[in-house]
Amino acid sequence: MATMTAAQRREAAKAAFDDYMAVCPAHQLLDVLGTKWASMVLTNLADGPRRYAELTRAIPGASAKMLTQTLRSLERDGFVVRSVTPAVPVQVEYALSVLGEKVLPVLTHVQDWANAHIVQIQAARERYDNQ
Amino acid sequence: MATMTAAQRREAAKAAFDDYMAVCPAHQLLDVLGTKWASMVLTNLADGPRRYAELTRAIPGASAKMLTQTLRSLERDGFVVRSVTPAVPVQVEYALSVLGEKVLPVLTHVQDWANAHIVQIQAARERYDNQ
DNA sequence: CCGCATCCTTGATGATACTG
DNA sequence: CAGTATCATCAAGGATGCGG
Repeated sequence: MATMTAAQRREAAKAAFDDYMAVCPAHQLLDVLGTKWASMVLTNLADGPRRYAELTRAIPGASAKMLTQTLRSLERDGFVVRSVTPAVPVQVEYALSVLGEKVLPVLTHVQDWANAHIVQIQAARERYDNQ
Repeated sequence: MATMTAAQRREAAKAAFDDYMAVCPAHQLLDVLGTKWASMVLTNLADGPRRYAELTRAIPGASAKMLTQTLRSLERDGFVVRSVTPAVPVQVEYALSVLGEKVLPVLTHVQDWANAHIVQIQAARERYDNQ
């Protein structure tokens, strides 16, 4: 409408933008991988399937709650497969799915770049902080 | 010490792990790129330098505060260069640094993968949610 | 035009205790 | 062993108003 106020126009633009953001694939992926523990879990599972307690030990920084939450999220997105073996007590194993294997190269690509340029980043930080 | 309790041992492990995490280059990078607006800003600057107000219009979803915060963070890490032109009123221009140009391929790599696999991810989500 | 300071709300994270 | 439930905390994000 031509009678929209500036504020209304801004709000409309923001709403449209939010819609776009919500479906932007890249952003969805970064949201998952950027999570505090997701990359850690994926990297761990890259070596092979792991049981819940093994992951707990491998990633001491994550609380049980966060580990579970991360695993659920990765499972939901189809990166990780959870399989339960009936026994006493039950055994639960987490493994990468095919999709999970496929996302690994993206992760290592990021890691390689980070390792190669972290020195420059830290130098930039010191320059910035020292004035 | 051999006299450590289990709780103490866990705490020590966690502290060591936190130290490791703090210096893990990949995680530092993901922390920045995983930020709500960082990738958006970088993608925008990929087309050329932009003034503050231009970025505000290009990214209506970000509040002024968040945009500034994001730009400061990117500037600190050396991805973005901020240049002020004395005038009335002052003009501020943001541009990618050499390092910023170099990180772009990583970003597009993520984007390409996300675009190629978003369908599978969404399918997995529906499967997971529908039971 | 650019952007800092302030206040406020909300979601993410974590510690702890408990269950099948 | 493999979680869930609850409560507490804290930082991120956002709205608003002011200053250079």
